[in-house]
Amino acid sequence: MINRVHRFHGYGSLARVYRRSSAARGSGVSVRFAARSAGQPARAAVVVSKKVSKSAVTRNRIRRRIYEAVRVQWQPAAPVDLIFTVFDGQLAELPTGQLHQEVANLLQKAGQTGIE
RNA sequence: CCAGAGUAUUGGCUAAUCGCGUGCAUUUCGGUGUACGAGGAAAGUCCGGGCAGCAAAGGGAAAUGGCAGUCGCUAACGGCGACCGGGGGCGACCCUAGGGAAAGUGCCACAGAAACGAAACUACCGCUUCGGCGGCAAAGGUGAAACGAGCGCCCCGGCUUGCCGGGGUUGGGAGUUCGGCGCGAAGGCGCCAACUUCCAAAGGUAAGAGCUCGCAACGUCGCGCGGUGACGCGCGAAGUAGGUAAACCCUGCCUGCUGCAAGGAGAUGGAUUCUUCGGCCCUAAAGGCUAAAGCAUCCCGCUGAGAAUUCAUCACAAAAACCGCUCGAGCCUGUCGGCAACGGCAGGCCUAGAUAGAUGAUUAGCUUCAACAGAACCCGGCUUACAGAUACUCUGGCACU
RNA sequence: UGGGGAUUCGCCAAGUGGUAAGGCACUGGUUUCUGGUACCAGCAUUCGGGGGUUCGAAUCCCUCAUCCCCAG
Repeated sequence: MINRVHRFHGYGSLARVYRRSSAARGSGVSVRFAARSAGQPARAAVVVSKKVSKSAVTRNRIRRRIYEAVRVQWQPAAPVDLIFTVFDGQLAELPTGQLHQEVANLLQKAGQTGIE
């Protein structure tokens, strides 16, 4: 889990990102990104719908693993909003190296630089 | 050892690093330190409560919905325990929506003569004007069901050789009797029983056997004994017969509606008034005991805390933030009572509380790479999912001693 | 979180205790030189799964699964 200041709070801010954002698509997960005004902290969210898996345990595992991959590899340079949307339940069992590579690719497409 | 029955426990662990949530402490307000951090089902939302709001003066009735052996347990329950009745298993044990069908109504297709209130298709016996009429109700046939059931006995079939399955043990006519009972004055007549014989019928390849015994069951009424009771054991009287209430219904008991997204509350600071609050005994009050938020020997008083009213500043937007929100019919250990469910007492413990929603990642080790699965107001149950491991008790069989 | 509904042949569906109607599609046949049309015939092993009540269950009861809808 990432730090509280880098999470979303409230419903309107998420809807705002959905309205005015660009998208990048990977295999299993895609990302929508939009710039924020200067001085605000960068934020990220992970969305796993019930269609991906009916089990709450599986959905939680996917969400936590992606949050962890983002936390390790993301060094936000400029204020930005990121929303990761999962559409493949296989991510719960994907090896950690592949999952991190996937997230790194998406961060790169969104114009973010990895920490390594 | 093999095959089973029941109950209970467990549900990956250890170390290191990075990271997250909450409480507490500290702070130079950036943070730092420390403690704790999903389940037995957190699930389904099927029942019962707490709590909250609305309604209702209080009480009762009806409707609606639910429940259904008895006694208990429980805050309560449709839950649990023990027992009773019924069914299954060689047994340990398991299953059981288990009130009422002699209150009423409905339904019981097809088949069948007939489906519940009496009747008679075939057959049998008698009579006959040969059209039929009367008697009998064993048997055949139809069907899930058409007056049953139990013990004994007989026959057939099967095998594991003493068990299982199927069927029978009957009806009618005539005759006989130092036989019994009833009617009649009597000759005699009627009924019953036994025997002989004829007809019919079942079963079986065929033959043989084809008989004997006691009555039981059920509801009603009246009793005796045992049990808190359901009920069990036994006796007597006069009697009786289909099923279905997870069909309507009847009887007894329970039942207001909505649900934490309930609901509450602007925040901070000041002023005025009131209260001085704990624990135990006690229905409560009074009173008593322990003893007392701080200062003060005591009173007055001051501070603190709580409630109400009021003033100022800020805010007036939101699915934001706050309260409700986790100490509770709580958990653990011991002991006592009880067959048990459970209850009493003593000691100890604090064990998630988020709000886009906290448990993840990496490395190393453990012979085994670990099932079902993620709290959202909280409890008691039920139901459903669950890899594997462990403990205890018991049953049947085999072998050995 | 709470509440409501549905599931019958490949598709649409009737049936509410007594042999699972019907239409489309499909298969075979007849008619035609061929195709279509028309006509005839066929097509439900288990009525979502499991258990129970009943002589008998798609229907009644319990339980599970899947799908859809509604409130905030």
